[in-house]
Amino acid sequence: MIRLLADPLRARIVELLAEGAACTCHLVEDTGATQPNVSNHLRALRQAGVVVPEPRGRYTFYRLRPEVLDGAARHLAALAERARASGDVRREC
Amino acid sequence: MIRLLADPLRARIVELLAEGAACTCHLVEDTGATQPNVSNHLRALRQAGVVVPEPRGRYTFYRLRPEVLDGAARHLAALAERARASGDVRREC
DNA sequence: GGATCACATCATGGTCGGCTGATATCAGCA
DNA sequence: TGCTGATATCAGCCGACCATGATGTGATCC
Repeated sequence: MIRLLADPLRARIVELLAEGAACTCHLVEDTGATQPNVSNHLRALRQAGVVVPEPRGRYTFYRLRPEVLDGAARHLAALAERARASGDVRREC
Repeated sequence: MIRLLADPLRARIVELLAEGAACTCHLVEDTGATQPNVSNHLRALRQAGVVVPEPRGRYTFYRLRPEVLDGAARHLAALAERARASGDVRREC
């Protein structure tokens, strides 16, 4: 999941989808990237379960799955929590 | 920040540091990676402000900065929140 | 049914980034 | 001061991944 957000274009797509479902043409227009490029990234996000496609006629709308984002967010928060808890621990050599 | 966690070895290093400060030799031993490799990743994390070095004699201990992790976690949580809020929005073509 | 549009897929090329080996630096110790 | 060990830095290689162009597929409209 985090690896997917590492790519700038993919991160941009996720941000756009956070404002609501959108079809590929929207994302192509908003990002300025080429259509196959966007489509490839959407495939990666789809295979990872980050987005779900909703075919509507000849348009395909994509919707973000908040649970996945929440999972990643909780993971990072847990890491921060553990780091705080072990604030003054220092392993010996 | 998220881009840094995209690398498996760097993610492992961050996880290890979440359990407490450790010197480079610890990280080298625990990850099984070579010393220059670990050192390079530590530099990247240091330049991004994710970790802070604490020189102790000839050892250099590294400590995680939880605020940075929390910032990333909050960013993802906010994204998930926005996605939930705009649950049934669908942009028109 | 043919044309067109939205989208997906594939193959290719170019580039960025991680890994390695060698070397430099610095602290502690005999 | 000379040596050893811990760490940092650098140059180069190589693999993975993103972007592009061409093409395929399915749906809509005439």
